[in-house]
Amino acid sequence: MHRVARRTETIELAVLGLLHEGPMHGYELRKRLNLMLGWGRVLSYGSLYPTLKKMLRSSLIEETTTTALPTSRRPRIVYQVTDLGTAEFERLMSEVGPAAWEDDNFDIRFAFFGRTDMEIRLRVLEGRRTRLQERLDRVQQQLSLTEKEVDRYSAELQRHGVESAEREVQWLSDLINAERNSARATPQQ
Amino acid sequence: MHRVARRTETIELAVLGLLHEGPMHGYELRKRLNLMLGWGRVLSYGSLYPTLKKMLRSSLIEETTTTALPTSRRPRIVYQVTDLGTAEFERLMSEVGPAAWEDDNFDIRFAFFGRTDMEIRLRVLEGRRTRLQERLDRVQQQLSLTEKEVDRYSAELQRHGVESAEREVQWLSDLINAERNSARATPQQ
DNA sequence: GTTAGCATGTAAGGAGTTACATGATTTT
DNA sequence: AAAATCATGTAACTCCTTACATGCTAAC
Repeated sequence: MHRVARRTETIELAVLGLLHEGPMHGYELRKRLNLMLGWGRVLSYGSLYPTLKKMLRSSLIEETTTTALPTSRRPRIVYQVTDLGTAEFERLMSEVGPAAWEDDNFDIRFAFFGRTDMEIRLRVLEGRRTRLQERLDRVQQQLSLTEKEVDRYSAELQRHGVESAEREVQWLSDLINAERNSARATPQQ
Repeated sequence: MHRVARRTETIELAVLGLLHEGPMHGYELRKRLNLMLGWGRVLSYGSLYPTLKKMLRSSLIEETTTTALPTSRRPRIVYQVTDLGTAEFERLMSEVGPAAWEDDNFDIRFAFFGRTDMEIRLRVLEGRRTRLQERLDRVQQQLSLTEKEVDRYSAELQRHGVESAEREVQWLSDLINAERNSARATPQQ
C-alpha cells in the first residue's frame, strides 16, 4: 500500500531544502521551485501559499515581515527554516523507500543529495534504478504477449519510451559507480 | 488562457482511439490505457468507469451487455464506438494547439497518428518541438542569470534534464524530416 | 480449496488548480 | 504613463484517487 507522497509533501521538502540556502519570500521560492520541479507543471500560488501557512503552523518555518522600510513598501514576508524544520528535512532526506524514488520525489531528493550520507544516496539511487527496471520489464513483457501487430506510430512511441527509460537506467548506474569509486578513494575512518 | 486538457479528455480520446480497433470491455481498456499512458501514474477504476458512463450518456460509445452465456457468467459490458464517437475522435485528432502538444496529450495523439493527415502530424510535431525548445531556452536563461554557484548534484540534475529535453527535440526533428521525405516520395494529387 | 487475476462499480474525501482580488515596483 | 513583473493571498470548484463492495474464473 506504498502511499506515494502527495504533491504538498514534495513541496514541503523542497521548501525546507531551498530555505537552507538562506531566507526567501514566497514569490522567489516559487521561481526556484518551478526550476527544480520544472519540466512538468508549474506550481500555482494557490498551492504554494497555503503550504507555507501550513508549514508555519507546524513550526517548520518562521516568517519575518519586512515592514518598516525607508520607502513605504508593501511588506514582503521572508521565511526561514527553524531547527524543527531542519530536523524534518533530515528525517525526510534519510527516508529510503518508494516515497524516495517515485518520479517527482526522486528529483527533489537528488537535488539535495549534497546534504545526505553516501549510504542513503546509494540506497535511493539503487531503488530508483530498480523501479525503472521494473517498469521496463513490465512493458517489454506486455509488449511480447500482445498478439496483434501494432501500427507504426504506436510502435515508435513505445520504442522511444523504452529507449528513454534505458538511458535513465544507464545514468543511474553511472552515478552509482561514481559514488562507489569516491567511497574507495576516500575510505572513511 | 490555453487550458490544458483535463485527464478525462485525454482518457476519452484514448478510449475512442482504442475502441476503433474493435469492441472492448472496461478492464481491458484499462490495461491498454495503462500501457499507452504508462510510465507515469496508472489509471484507476474510479476514473475509468465514470468516464465510460459519461461517454455513454453523450452517445460517443455504446454498450453491449453479454448476458446469456452457456455458463452463467457475470455480464461483461462491451463497449464500441458510435458514429458520433468516430466524428469526435476525428475532431480531437485534427486539433492543433497547446492541447495537442502538452505532455500527456501529445503521447496519445502520437500513438494515433496513423489515423490523421500528414499536414496535422507535421503541425503537431512542430508544435511539440517548439514547446520543448521554449522550456529549454527558459531554463538555460534562468541558469545563466543565477549568480550563486549551484552544488554538484543540482547541477547534475539540471544537466541531465537539459540533455533529455535536447534528445527529445532531436527525436522530433528526425520524425519531422521523415514525414517531409515521405511527402516528397509520395507527392499527393 | 485458495490464491491470484478477471471484472464492474460507487461514495467520500482530499488535493490542487482556476479565477478572483489587490497593490507595489520597475522598465519601456 | 503604460506595461510588465514583482508580490501575496483566498474561495470555490473540479477532478481524481482511495477505499470499499462484490463476485466470477483460472491456475496451482
